[in-house]
Order: sequence, then C-alpha cells, then structure tokens
Amino acid sequence: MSEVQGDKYKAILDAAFALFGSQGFYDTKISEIAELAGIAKGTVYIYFKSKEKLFAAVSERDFNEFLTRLEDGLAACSNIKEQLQFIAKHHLEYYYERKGHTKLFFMAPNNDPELMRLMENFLRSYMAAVFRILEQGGVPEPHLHAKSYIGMLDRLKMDILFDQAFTKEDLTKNIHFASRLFLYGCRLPETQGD
Amino acid sequence: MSEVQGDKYKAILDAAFALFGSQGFYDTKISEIAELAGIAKGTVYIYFKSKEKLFAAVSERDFNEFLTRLEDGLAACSNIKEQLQFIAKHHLEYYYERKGHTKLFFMAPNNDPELMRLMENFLRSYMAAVFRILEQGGVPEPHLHAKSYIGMLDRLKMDILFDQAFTKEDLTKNIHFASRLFLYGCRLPETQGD
Amino acid sequence: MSEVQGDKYKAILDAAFALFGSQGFYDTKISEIAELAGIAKGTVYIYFKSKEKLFAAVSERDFNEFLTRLEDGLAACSNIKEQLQFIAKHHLEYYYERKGHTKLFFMAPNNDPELMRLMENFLRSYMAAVFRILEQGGVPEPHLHAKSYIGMLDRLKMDILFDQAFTKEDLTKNIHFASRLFLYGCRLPETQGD
Amino acid sequence: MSEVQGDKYKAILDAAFALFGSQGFYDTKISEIAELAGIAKGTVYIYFKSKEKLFAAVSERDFNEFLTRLEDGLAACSNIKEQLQFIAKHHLEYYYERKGHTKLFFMAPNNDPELMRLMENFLRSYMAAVFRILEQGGVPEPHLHAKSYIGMLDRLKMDILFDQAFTKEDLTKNIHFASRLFLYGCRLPETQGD
DNA sequence: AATGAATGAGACTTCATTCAT
DNA sequence: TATGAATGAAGTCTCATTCAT
Repeated sequence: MSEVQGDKYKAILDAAFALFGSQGFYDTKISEIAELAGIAKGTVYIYFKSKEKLFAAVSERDFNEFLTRLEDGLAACSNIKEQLQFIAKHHLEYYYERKGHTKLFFMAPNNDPELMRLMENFLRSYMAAVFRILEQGGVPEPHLHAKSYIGMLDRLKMDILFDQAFTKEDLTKNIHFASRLFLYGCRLPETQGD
Repeated sequence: MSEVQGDKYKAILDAAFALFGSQGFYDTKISEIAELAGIAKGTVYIYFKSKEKLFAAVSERDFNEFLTRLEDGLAACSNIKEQLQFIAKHHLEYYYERKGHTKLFFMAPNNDPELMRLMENFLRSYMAAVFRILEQGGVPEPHLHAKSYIGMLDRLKMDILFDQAFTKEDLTKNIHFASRLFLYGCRLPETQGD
Repeated sequence: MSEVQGDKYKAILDAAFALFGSQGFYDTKISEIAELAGIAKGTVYIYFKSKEKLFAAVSERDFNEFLTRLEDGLAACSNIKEQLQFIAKHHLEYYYERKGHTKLFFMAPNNDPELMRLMENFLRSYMAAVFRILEQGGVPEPHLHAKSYIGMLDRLKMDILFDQAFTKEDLTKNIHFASRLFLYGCRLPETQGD
Repeated sequence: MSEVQGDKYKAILDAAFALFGSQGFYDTKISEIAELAGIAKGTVYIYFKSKEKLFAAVSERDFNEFLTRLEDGLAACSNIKEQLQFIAKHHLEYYYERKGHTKLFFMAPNNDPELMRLMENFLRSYMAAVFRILEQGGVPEPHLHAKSYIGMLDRLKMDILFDQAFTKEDLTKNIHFASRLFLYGCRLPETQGD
C-alpha cells in the first residue's frame, strides 16, 4: 500500500501481460493469472472489473510505454534522417523485446469496445508522431507516407516475433534497410523495368 | 457428384466465411454457421472434424484464391514496374472486396498448429512470388525488399478494412502511391535531412 | 418425443417442483434438478432459458392446475353456499396435497418481472372467480369480501403447511369453519361486546 | 455507553431494515448495508455473526415493535368490539407504514432455523393475543377464529403493500369492513344460497 | 448422409467472511 | 473497536462435440 496502486495491481498486470502475451486472451484463464501473480482468483476482480478490462489495462500500459519511448527518442534526434532511423530502431527493438508475447497483438478479445478505442487511439498517436516528422521534413503526402513506413516496419517485425533464429545483427540490418528503402526506394537498376 | 465435395461442403464454407469474417472465430458458434448454411449442426461435423479445421479450411480457400489471382495477374505483366503495380493493385483490391470480413484476418483461433502452418505457407508463397519478381528485376536484397513491400501494402489495407468512407478513388491513389514509394523512396527535398 | 413437449420437459418440471418446493429457489441448484430428473445439467438449459424461467414455469403449471380445478368444482355447485364451501375445500385441500412444498410459495426469486406478472395474474384470476360467485349471490362489496375470504383461507392453510400433526379431520373441520364464519360471522354472544 | 449497544449497532440495524425491506435478503449485500450505515464491511461482523443473524435481528426488532404496540392498544380498549377493531386498525396501519418494505416479509432467507423460530414465536404471540380477546369475549372456537381474523387482515394488507394508489381512506374503510365481516358475516341475502 | 437432442467439462464472476493492521 | 483487502467456495450458463435414429 506504500505504492500508489499497490503491489498486487502491478503483479496482476505483469502476470496478465505474460500470459495473455504467450497464450492469447481466450486461452488464458483468470485462475492462471491469479496463480502466477501469487494471489487468489477473487482478488483479480478487486482490481479489474472483468477479464476484458484487465486485457485493456495490459494493452494500455504497453501502448503508453511504446509512445513514451518514441517521443523521448525523437526529441533527441537532430534531423529527419536520424528521426526516421530512430522510428525504425524503436519499432523493431520494441518488438524484439517482446518476442514471446506475440499473442498480445494478435489475439485480443473480440468486440470489446473499450479495447477497440484504445487500439485506435494508439495507432492514431503513433501515426501522428510519424506524420509530424515527415511534414516538418517537407515530405509530400505525409499521411500516406507515414502509414507506409509504419506498415513496412510492422511486416519486418514479423520475423522478429516468429523467426526463432532472428539475431541482434539481423535487427540492426533491418533498421538500416527500412529507413534507406523509405528514403531512396528499392534502387531498381536503371535499364530494368521499362 | 458433379461437384467434387457436394453442395453442403461449399454451403458450410460460405457460411463460415461470412460469420468468422464478421464476428471472429471465438464469437461464432457452430450452430450459427449451420443455420446460415441451412443444415443441421451435426452435419457440419460430417464435413469438418472440428471448428478449428473448419476455420482452417475457410482460410485456405481464401489464401488459394489470393495466390491464384496473383499468379495469373503477374503472368500478364510485361515488366517489373507493371508487376509491382499489379501486386499493389491485387493486394489492395483483394481486401477492398473483403471489407466487412476483417475478423477473418485478425481473430483467428489461438494455438491451432494446422492453421499456423497454413498461414506460414501462405505468407511464404506470397513472399516467394514477390521475391522472384524483384530478383529477376535485379533489385538488391530481394528478400527484405519483398517483406517491406508487402508490409507497406498491408498497412495501407487497414484503411480499406476500417475506414467506412474509403472510396474506389482512394484505392487507385494508394495503388500508385505504394509502387512509386517503393521504386523511388519518399522524395525527401534535397536540402533537408542532412 | 412422442409426447407433445417431450419426456424431459416434464421430468425437469417435476424435479424442479420437488426441489424448489422443499428447499426454495435460492437453495436449489440446477445441478440438483438435473440429477433428480436423470439428465445432464446442460439439458435443463435446452428447455428453460434460465433458472428464473424454470421457476416461473413450475409456478405457472401449479397456478393453472389450481384454477382449473377451481373452475371445474364451482361449475358443479348448485348454490352460493355450496360454492363458498367448495372454495374453502379446494383451497385447503390443494395445500394439503402440497405439504412439503411450502417453499414454492414463500421462497420465490426476487425481482423477476415475469414471475411477478404470473403471480399477479394468478391472484387476479382467483379473486375474479370468488368475486363472481359473491356478486351473483347478492353479497355487498364483493371485492372486499372476496379478498377477505381468500385471506382467511390462506391463513388457515398455514397450519396445513407447517403443522406436522395436521390431519384429514382437521382439514374437514377447517373447511366448514371457514365457510360458516364467512357467512354468519363469529357468533359473538349478544350480551357481550357492547 | 449511554446507548446499551452503541450507535453503530442501531445504524446497522436501520440500514439492514431499509435494504432487506426494499430488495430482499438475497439481493442485499453486506457491503451495501455497511455503506448505508456509514461503516466498514468488517464492522458488521463485530455486531452480527452472520448475514442471517442480522436479518433475524432486523425481523425481531420489527416483530417486537408490532407486538408492543398491539398490547398497548388493546389495553386501552373497553370491550371486545373495540378490541377487534383495534386489531384490524393496528395490523393494517402497521403495514401501511411499511409500504416499500414488502421484501422483508416475503424474501427472507431460506432454511435459517433461528429465523424460523423467531417467526413462529411471533405468529404464536400474535395469535395468543387475539385468542385471549376472543376467549374472554365468549367466542366459540377462539383458536380457529383468531387464525381466520388474522388471515383476513393479512390478505387485506396486500393491497396496501402492492397497490400504489392505496389511500388513507381505503385504510379506514378496510378496518371497519374487516371487523364487521368478522362479527356478522357477509350478510348474504336470506333468500339466496339455500 | 443427415439430424438435433443430449452431454458435461469448464470458465467467469460474486460475495460472505476473515484477519492483519 | 474499526478497517477493508484478500480469500476461495460455489453456482450459473455456454457450446463444441457426440450419437442414436
């Protein structure tokens, strides 16, 4: 009780993050979360009104950490190229840390309005941050470019999440690759493609 | 027996596609699928061993259609630029047809090994097709480029699936935008970003 | 299935009548009802949407039987005195048969609107039947008299339900007592009470 | 300690009376009672060993008040007719004050032996008081007559509890009606009913 | 092949009660 | 005495799957 929200609150959130992340929402039982958190089943319901709310809280915490790190990192960059590279680095490293929590992103509960709102807000915020960078850098159509860049990174993250053999070196390589592709295109040989 | 698997087989698959797509795996009941297909609940189990297998079959049919259309379209292109543009067009139009079936892609059953294998195979096949185009065109690092291009398209498809106001014109615009970005990069003004 | 509603329907209703009656709504578990009916727990929910609906169905069947017997008996009477006596006889004998099902009348589920409506309708129907008899017989204020007569009978029924030693002879005595009291009053000695 | 049992004891009893009365035993939570009483949940258990005991205490207080008022009123009457009328007046007015606390009488906990005993004692005491009046007045079969009179009043009370439109005038009318019916019967026209 | 009544394991959630502070 | 966080037993209801017809 010395902590603002209490030890148990965080313990539940941590346990839920671990289990929802590795098993998905529907295959994780409240009783498992309670057990991992070292508390009784009923205690979960003191802190979270329902399983859905708990999932939403886990997601929100993760979204916020993602956005906070992003803002902090971008603030330390001095030009747009650095910024684009940081975005790639942040995006890919973030998921690199979350290997083994893939289900958190793919297996959310259906039809929970609160979670939907949360995800939309997260995406909007992420998009807005990238948009701002591009617009300030004078890139045309910053909205579509922002979406495309994020999309590119999201697909590259898949290997991280699913490829067991993915290394730190692969990570670095992908980071540079992504920002370069975005800036200069695929560098198709000139004679080709006409 | 002119139809290889009989009318009911297809009726079930169609009903499952409609309901899994609009409600997701976990919120769709076998009884609903049977009702929509106009048959009895037990009959579903004559054709499909389990709910998971049915979902897998629905996905597989969709994957195959996607890949078949892709191969056919690519064969009709005469150079790499046309091919890249066709890939974008095909990807985005495919999902344009599937507005309202978003859940099929996001709310799949957890932990079903067969489905996992199926999705991996699909992705691998898609990737291989794009890879082949890029390699033949002399693009360096064709593997990473293939992933990035697909990723870009996948994010752009999100608007199609979730944005109610998305039009045919937006679609055309996105198709051109994606292939151009991939070929030439974001066209950052020269003075900027250094 | 040869029966109109199926064997199981009646089996559930009978089991529920027995258990709700002897233990009350809140202390009777669906699993107990299923066991007594010789079926699986889930089967109860095929026939009744909820525990409350099942209780309501049990009550309704009992109400209907009560009213049907009443109407039939009244039709066979030739004058108002016979009718009043039949009402008493019917009321008390009905509960005499239901010794050991007291909880059905006292421990109904709270706040179930359907049940409330059902009980109101039952009371209204019962009242209407007695009212009609009194009105046709020329009794003044038939509405209040109907209520009072039913109330008298209801209190007399208490002994039946709760007094283990209550006999058939007590029953007959109470029947005559009630109708006589209603007709002639308590026969207070004249000199008294002034 | 000027109050024998302390303020909190009474506060809990009052809160429990209000909530049990309006919602019933099963739909009232200890936490709600504590909140209404302005104390912590655990405190309830310092004063009452269980929810059932609390309900019993609430009932007992109410029973005692009912009986005390009855005795006091009867003592002030000078003959049996006045007494009978007072019994009716007291019974009906008591419930008139308790409109909105109907659940206290209908939704008691099942199977609580202490409460059963309490209710039996209450009924016995009430019955005994009426019995004494009737016996002293020379009414034959005072026991059955007492039961019938109370039953009559109990049914008449129903309108008070459930009829929203019930007025003070209706109350007065019912009081006179009940005592007159009891004394003289329903005054069936002579020619009828033979 | 087709049916759909029946099954029963299993999950979420509630809430009376306890007890360390 | 007072607190309220924590407990955990217990019950309702769901629904994929089976199987006798």
